[in-house]
Amino acid sequence: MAIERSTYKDHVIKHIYNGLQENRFRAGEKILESHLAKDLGISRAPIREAMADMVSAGLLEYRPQVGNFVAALSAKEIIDSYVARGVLEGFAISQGINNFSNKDLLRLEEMAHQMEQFARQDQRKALIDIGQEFHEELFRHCTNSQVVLFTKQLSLKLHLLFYKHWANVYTPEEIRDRHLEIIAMIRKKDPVKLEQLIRQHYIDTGHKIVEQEN
Amino acid sequence: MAIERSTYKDHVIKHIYNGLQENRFRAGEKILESHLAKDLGISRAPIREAMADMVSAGLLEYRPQVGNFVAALSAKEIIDSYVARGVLEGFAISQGINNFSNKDLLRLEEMAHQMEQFARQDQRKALIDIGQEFHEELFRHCTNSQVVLFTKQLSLKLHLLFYKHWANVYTPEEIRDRHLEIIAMIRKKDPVKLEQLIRQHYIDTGHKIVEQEN
DNA sequence: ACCCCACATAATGTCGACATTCGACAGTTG
DNA sequence: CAACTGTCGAATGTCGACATTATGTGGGGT
Repeated sequence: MAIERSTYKDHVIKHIYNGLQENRFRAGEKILESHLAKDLGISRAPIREAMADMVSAGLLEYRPQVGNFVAALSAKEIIDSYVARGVLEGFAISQGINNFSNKDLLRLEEMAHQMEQFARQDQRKALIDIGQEFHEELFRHCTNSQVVLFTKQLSLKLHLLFYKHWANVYTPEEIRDRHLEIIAMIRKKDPVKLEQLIRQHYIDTGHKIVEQEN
Repeated sequence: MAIERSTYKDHVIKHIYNGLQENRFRAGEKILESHLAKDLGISRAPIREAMADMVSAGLLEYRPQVGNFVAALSAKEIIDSYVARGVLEGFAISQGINNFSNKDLLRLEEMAHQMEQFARQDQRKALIDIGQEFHEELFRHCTNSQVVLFTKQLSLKLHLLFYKHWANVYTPEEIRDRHLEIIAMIRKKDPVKLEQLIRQHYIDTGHKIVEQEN
């Protein structure tokens, strides 16, 4: 199976990421450069670059002179990642708390209700997509490039876990209420409590995910 | 000039990092793979890997099909980075606020006074070293691997700026007092105010650095 | 039976060369 | 004179092969 055009590295990254999502690469497993090279019909050079990228994104782990392995997150690492995300996202959103118009908030509320519907109908992809959209909307007013960067990194990593376990983490009603709670707190214009709330939200989610992993 | 042994990538990274610190590579400048390869007497492969690493660390910027450039941080990006560091470090230290023994704190206070002395005597390297030690000590009780990782990334990047401007940022007394202030707040066991204080500390520093850059 | 060591295998690390693409300059045209 | 276009040099992207190192295996010794 060959690849079409432009820089190969991005294609390789996508290929591996899809593999992770579809569980074709299992946690802890070693990924051979030569296998990917043969599968994709290209040389090892772009594959090495792609894997190096994914190592820095935390999706793979690298042992010198040995190779790359699918990152096997321990329970603590999963929780740590969710906590870190809560810290960053809590700050980001609280900082822009006054930039949300009533129209923005109404739209967010509508999205929360849509998420409930999708969850109820087991439409995983639609739910994940609108969930991402929701968070992007919350982040829209964060202009701190560094915070945005870190958060995106974490998103990429945690997305895989959430994609796998979402159905067993929250009920449709909980999904709706948890998001509505955040919106309500934005309305109250209390940045400190909002930050706490968002942190707690991610702490809870992290623990729930860990329960599912075991 | 040749390199000695073990995986070349790390040597190359160190070489570039030193070059940045000594200002042999100036901001915005393009770094040619072939030049480094010739200078270090090795092939381009390990150099490409090293540069890719430094891109993900934020020290270099990469434009596909064009090359790698020394990251030219805008004023806003500098401030953003300091703010982000304040957020992370504020959280990390506050979380471990109860793990500091009185002995720890006395040691930290001593370090603050040493920093004042070194600053007064223009001993840049000694000051920077003990400053790093101070922060590592504060971080010692943070077990969140993800937060630690992000903070290290930021450290690496901001270190270069601080190394360049430290002398014009704070007076020796200010350096001492700012650090003592943090220790005093740890003593008060007020995590919320401690977090605020640390954030403010980095916000101030960021602004001072930006003033120096222009 | 267990441990140690040497060897074979296979993967990563590195290399030099080729293919492709970007950026600059010169020449042309309106 | 300005703007566009074609050409050329140089740097990056990719390749296949070789060098080096980790891992597993089997034989020999205790």
